[in-house]
Amino acid sequence: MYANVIIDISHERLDRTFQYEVPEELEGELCPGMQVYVPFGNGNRRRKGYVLELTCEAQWDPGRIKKLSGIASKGIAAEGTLVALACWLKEEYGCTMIQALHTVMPVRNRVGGNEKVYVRLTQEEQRLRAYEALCGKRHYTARLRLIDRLKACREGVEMRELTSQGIASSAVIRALAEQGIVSLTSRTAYRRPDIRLDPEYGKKKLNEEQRTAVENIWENREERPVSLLYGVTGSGKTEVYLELIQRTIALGQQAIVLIPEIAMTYQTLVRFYARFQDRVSVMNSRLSAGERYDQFERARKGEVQVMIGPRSALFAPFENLGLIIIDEEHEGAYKSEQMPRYHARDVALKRAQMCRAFVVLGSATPSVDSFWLAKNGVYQLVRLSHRAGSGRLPQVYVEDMRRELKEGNRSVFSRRLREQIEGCLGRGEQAMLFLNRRGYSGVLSCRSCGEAVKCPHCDVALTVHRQGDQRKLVCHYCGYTREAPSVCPACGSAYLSELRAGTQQIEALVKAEFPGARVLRMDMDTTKSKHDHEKILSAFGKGEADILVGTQMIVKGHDFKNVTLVGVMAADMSLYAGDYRSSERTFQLLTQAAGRAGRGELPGEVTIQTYQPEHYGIQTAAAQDYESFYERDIAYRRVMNYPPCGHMLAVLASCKDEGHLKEALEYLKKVALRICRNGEIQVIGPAPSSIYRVKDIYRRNLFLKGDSLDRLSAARRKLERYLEANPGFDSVQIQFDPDPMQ
DNA sequence: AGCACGCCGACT
DNA sequence: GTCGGCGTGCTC
Repeated sequence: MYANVIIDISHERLDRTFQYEVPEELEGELCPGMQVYVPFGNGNRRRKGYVLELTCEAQWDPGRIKKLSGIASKGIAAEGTLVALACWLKEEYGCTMIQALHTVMPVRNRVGGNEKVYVRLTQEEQRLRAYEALCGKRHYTARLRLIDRLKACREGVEMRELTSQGIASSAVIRALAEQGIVSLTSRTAYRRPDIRLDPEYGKKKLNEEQRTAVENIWENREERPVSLLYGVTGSGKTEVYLELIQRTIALGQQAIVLIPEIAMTYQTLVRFYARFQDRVSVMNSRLSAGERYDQFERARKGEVQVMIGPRSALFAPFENLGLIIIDEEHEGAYKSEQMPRYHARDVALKRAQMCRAFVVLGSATPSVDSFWLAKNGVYQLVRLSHRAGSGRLPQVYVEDMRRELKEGNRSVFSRRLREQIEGCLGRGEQAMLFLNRRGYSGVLSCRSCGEAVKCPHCDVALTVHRQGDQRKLVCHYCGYTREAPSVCPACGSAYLSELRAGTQQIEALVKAEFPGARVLRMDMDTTKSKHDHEKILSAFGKGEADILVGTQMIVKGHDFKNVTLVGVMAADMSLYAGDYRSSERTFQLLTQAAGRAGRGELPGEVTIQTYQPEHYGIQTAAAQDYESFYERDIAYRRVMNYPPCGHMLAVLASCKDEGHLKEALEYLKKVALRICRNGEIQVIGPAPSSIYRVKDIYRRNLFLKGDSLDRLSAARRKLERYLEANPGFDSVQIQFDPDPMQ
């Protein structure tokens, strides 16, 4: 009997299994997922490893296979589950085992991996010069190189940078550290937020609707392990979560709560702390790797019962996991953009299935995918349709910017919004102006009829690409290309232009139109360093400005009691993101933005400016009518066979050489067509990726579309095997994404 | 990662 | 000669 063991998780060169003979006395005891000790390397040093699988076949010269020395820790049930989960990730997303293991055990025993180690000079000038002279005499060239590099950067240089640039090997750095010439420090720890507990938070009583929701989910959790909790804004989903967690803990089980971003849900966190005190641990994305490891250790040892955090919290090593909650289930932050490109929702379902836990997905604007599954009976649909508190829904206006243009108003402000801003300023209240640019990358749209120039095959907006001074329109799915027309193909108007308004321009225009107003701007440019985000929001919260102009980051979280007006400058922009989820995102953003107005005692107003007031995404958002939105959007996806009605697999390719990339993908398309000969899978593209060049690396995609997920996965596996067997694709990096959100 | 091995300039 | 830094390659 042999065990395939992966050694620690420390270096890319060791990112594969090594085979060891299992001593007879351990044969009954050993199982996958356990931590073991093995002799490793020339010196047969004793190292820790994980058993991935047990087999009877030797995959290596049996004479050279060493004997496993023993079990390091019997481990806990969770470890086996997590390794099994890693195997599933590898199969499901087509990543390497090591990528999968890194994902499920993100912080295990790492010294120099993700945790950045900084090298810094410790000696002062004089002693350093003496040492340099010594090095010079003895021709210690690597040491001199290192000292030279560090002199240029007194705050320290990252270890990995030094080794990868060939300045000095890790052995040299260690030698200098031993002599006290340099010091090695890992990134400094971040303080845990000091949260004052308000006992009032823990004592809220459930209302009738919330109690029914809790009972429904709890009573049916065996037969219906996945519930979609669809609760309108302010309906008190958190109370339902708290109660379900309470019951889970009472059974001696543990719970994981996923939240999209810590900053966004600070208020929710406080309530969890208040209710569960030291039984809860929070994974902050800013925790250092070491601290994160500590949090996981606490879970492993059973010191905490509730783990709250972003998608990585999903892998908390709980032994007896009973419940996984995904709050704001529709948020894009749950999708990993690195290999494996998993969606936390899917992995949560898998983990829950493995340890017979139940799952609650919560949202006021569920993703179309989840709502579809709920409507089809795969998930249990649980509704909270009433606001728990006193807040009223704001009055929403949709302003037709085509009419404004026709009637002579060429400004970016509609007449209504201008009046509203003036009124708001006059009353000493605050306004937020929201410019919605997410995923937006240059689309030709008509200011007369509001239509964007679309792809005739995919029904998504075409994106403007510039080649020299020529403008071309390209579809990001199928690669369809056409000349930029000079008049609108839909109505013949010449008012065809690229929507190109940035937050700076809006800020300048606001200042010009309303000279008395104090304006704050929040976007990528003004939030470069860590605390800028909070600084701007808290300044606005304290009333240090009258108008906050910003991108989608201003619409998330944070209640501003004095904000009574929200203006959406050009709601169309996110409709034109050029992918099949753009309506969904627009609806979610508009609903959230509208929710910012009138959070306090004062009534709120929302004005949505658009060139397409008849678009269902805008109409339904203005009416705060999720279900109508869903019906329209699912109809579109059904016709186009987009997910969730059909399935889609993206083949993401990147390469430094644009020409080579193009050729390789054309060839790969032929390979894919051969693999998918049965006609049940469509091959679309290749097309440039929506961000088609990053740091001089070009990116193109191919899409496989089909009704059966199994067939798509089979096709993916065949493609993987083909790529492995044909090293000609070496210079092109290929990733797979079964859930392309873009 | 960490160890051995071999290369190469420097010093006894 | 041989000592020791430094780069390379391998680890079941």
